[in-house]
Amino acid sequence: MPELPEVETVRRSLLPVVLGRPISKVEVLTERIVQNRSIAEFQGLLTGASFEDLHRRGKYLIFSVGEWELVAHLRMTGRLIYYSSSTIPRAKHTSAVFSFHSGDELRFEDVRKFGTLDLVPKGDYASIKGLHSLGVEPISPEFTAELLWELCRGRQAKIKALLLDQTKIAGLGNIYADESLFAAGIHPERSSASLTEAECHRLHRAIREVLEEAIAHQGTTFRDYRTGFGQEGAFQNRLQIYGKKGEACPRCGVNLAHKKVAGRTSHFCPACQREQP
DNA sequence: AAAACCGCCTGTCGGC
DNA sequence: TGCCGACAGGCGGTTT
Repeated sequence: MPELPEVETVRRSLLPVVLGRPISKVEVLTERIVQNRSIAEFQGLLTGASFEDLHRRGKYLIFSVGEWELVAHLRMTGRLIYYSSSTIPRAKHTSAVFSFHSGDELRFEDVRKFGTLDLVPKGDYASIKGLHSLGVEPISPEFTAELLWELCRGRQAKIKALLLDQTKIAGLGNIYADESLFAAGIHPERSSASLTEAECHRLHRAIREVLEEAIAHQGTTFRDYRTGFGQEGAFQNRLQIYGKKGEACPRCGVNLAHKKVAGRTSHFCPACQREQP
């Protein structure tokens, strides 16, 4: 599923092909994708305009369009893919299509239709609760080991739940939360408050290293995720534990375990990640 | 305040 | 073979 590395990969792949191109037509095939605005208004404000820049915040993609911003979230199965020609057949679950004058297109495809598009005045995220309340960017200088320590202090929530809480740290999902906890040797059910300062330092470093390496390999394609060019990522080949229940731990050889933690299937090594340290 | 649960959707998979 | 429930997991909303 698209988490920070996947969304960042989509951003980087789309940057060279969608900026500064006048939009000739906006089609919305799945109406529920457009939030807080009528389809007609959405189309009217974007038609004739151009995307001037493309940013990412957490798992959100933010296209600059004049005095407006188009905010996209892929949720579970969304894809934003650039097609060099409108004659390329559309995928079955195409939700929206932005056509450029030159005949190429940016398409939002989404099997499960959870993805969203918001058009808001630049910087006005009050209507997008998730974006408005987003926590620190984990690959920014503001995310320090000390900040992670502060986030954990006094919180009884399981560390896995805290890592998935977008209002604390922006962009981690199930895959990278599990991979980071494994890299740091921390059990997902440990209470956040029980982490030592040294463990927070290890976890901080693990989060940054896992995310950076995943970005370097264009993200993880399990099923649905594709880059902005429709290609699969490669980080699935470098995952240490995610989706590997019953296989041997790459570090110690013990069979990997899995169980529901904070409502999500969680993978961990019962030997390398002790519940009681 | 925080955690647990549900709804939103569709495709896939395992069991019978 | 086909049917059926469980499951996948991000997020908003509601309940506990």
